[in-house]
Amino acid sequence: MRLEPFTPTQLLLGIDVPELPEVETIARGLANAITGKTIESATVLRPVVYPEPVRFGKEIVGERIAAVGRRGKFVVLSLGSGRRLVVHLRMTGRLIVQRAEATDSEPYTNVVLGFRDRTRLCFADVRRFGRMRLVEPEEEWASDVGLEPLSRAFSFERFSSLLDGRPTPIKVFLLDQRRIAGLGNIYACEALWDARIRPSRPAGTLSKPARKRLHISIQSVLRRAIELRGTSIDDYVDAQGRRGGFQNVLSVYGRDGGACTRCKSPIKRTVLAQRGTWWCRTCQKH
DNA sequence: AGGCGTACCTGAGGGC
DNA sequence: TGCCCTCAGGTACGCC
Repeated sequence: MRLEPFTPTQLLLGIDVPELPEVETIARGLANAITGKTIESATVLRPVVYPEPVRFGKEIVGERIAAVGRRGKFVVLSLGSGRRLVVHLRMTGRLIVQRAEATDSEPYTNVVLGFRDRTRLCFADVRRFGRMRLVEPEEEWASDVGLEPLSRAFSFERFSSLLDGRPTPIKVFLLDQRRIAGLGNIYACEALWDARIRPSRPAGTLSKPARKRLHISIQSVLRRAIELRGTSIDDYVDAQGRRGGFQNVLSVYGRDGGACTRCKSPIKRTVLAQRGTWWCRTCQKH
């Protein structure tokens, strides 16, 4: 994926194929850029919102952005009324803050929220998979979203019990957002390499030491990726003009044929659950 | 219930 | 040059 260069008047907060570290980076950037602002206008250009566009617009105008956070791969904008605007970027979604005088609007824009101070938030998405949903204060929108892997709730015991009895390949398990929320293809592959575990290994058959390593690896890979502000496969920069940095330290993802940094064997690409899977056959034996 | 296959969507890149 | 074709990815949905 490659996108048009953007003007200096735009603050780019989107990164390709957002997983937990990218969504966290986007949410932090948004928190800085729009917390406290009041929505003055809403333009829905594509029907990727809930409720339907007309009602969505009516409901959201006048709301103030009280806070911006993340849950799994969802960006969560908490609004003054207690409602929340929940955004999933899926594959190519981007949340971009622009100044109103920016002449070029973001390409592939779905929704524009205009603020009283004449800045605006654009929700753009080339592939139109992303969704934006207004959630009522009492509404339980995240009941299907699994454990936050960087929270205290993600204890070894909880993690291990989720694996028990599961015949599904461990990599497929890691991608299941109902169990653990936030891992996508990149960080699932990276965590398994770090823990020296074969991606096709049935989840429930992992030994206790392997489970311990994976529990640590999931957290350390995600923490490091957040520190590096995510993975930019293409030439993106963030709100401060900086690229994500994790693409420079990938161990396996997308490195088909490259040398394993641990054992020098070639990295292999296979397919699991219709997903590209990169791993080292020599050192991922557990 | 859980696991699997497919649809969704579009640009990039390869083959001829 | 340009036209096909395939691929990539996360999630929802229908099916067994």
